[in-house]
Amino acid sequence: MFAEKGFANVSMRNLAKAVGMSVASIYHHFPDKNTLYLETVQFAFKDKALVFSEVWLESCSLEKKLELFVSSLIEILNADREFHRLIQREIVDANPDRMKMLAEDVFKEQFVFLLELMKQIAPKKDAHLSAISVLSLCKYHFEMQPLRRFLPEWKQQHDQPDVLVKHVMGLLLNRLKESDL
Amino acid sequence: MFAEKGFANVSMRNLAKAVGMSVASIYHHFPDKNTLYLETVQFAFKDKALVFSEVWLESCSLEKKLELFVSSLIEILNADREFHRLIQREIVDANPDRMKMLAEDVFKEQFVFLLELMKQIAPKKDAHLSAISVLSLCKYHFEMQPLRRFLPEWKQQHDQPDVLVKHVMGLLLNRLKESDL
DNA sequence: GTCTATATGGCGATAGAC
DNA sequence: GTCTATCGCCATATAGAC
Repeated sequence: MFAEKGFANVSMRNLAKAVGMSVASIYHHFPDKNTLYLETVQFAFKDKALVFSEVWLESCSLEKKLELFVSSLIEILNADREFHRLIQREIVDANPDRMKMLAEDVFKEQFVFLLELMKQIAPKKDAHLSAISVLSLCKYHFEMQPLRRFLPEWKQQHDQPDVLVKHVMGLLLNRLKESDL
Repeated sequence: MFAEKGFANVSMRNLAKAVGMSVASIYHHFPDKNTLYLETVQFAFKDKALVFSEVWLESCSLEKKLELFVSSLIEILNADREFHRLIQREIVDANPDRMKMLAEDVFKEQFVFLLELMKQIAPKKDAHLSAISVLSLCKYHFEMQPLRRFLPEWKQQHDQPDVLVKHVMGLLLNRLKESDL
């Protein structure tokens, strides 16, 4: 509900109705609405990191490892849109304390692995910028989906994970003018 | 105020105070809060499109034209963060009617030019996906800024428009492993 | 731990005087 | 066009019985 409507648009009454309890009962378990929200966000983030751990352990070429990362990320974003939207809302709100918590407790570990991979694949480029660019190519297509639908030449297949993976990898590994898809 | 706090977190009382009028006076000019917001968004979008018109008229190489577009976009995003945040909020909220209005009344014209350019530069790739990817590479660095600050190897210079332009163009025109920056 | 009832206050919007 | 005053509602949060 927070992912879909945003913090301000979900009332304690809405939540109480959804879980079949009274408002007062919820307040028995959480001191206030803000704490309830933060614990919700942390809970939703917890299990996502696990998926990537396998990727980094694979023994394969650097390019193949990048493709595994890209496809895992796109798969997660595609499978759990609400999770994606929750992150989006957090980033738009940009509360510094919560950003720090997110960066250090949730994303840091995976980001370090990606940084290391980018240093090996593209040693001449700035690793931080490269890593962010890889993330952007995966994430932005989903983010823009509600708007893209109304833009020219949109096709439904653009939202298929495998099509997107091929497109992103083509961009990263070839010159723009050479790669197909 | 809408860009910073979001629609729900700006009250008519806040607005009235900010413009030095009473709430009732505002209601003399706008029928309701929602209409006031929509007119605000449209007003903020109006003058941005002009910047790009010049880019498409330039007579230069395709690559140079792409670079002009990329640098213009990054310049706009960098110069007017509130504008960027307003778009972000609109996309997260994803109200279908407003998305349609945004896509068709505000972004369509520029997007068609970008599509045409991508078809010429990368005829073998899907133009829609390519265009979205170009936008993503520009926009996402700004979008992630509040989070990136707390991620490893972040440097202040990553937020400089010229550094970002070079990075994005390097990625687009070269293979990842070959390009520097 | 759960409930009903309620305190307290901000919200969008309006009435009606000037 | 602007104001003060106010309506009616819904919000977060609490009191206190069971």
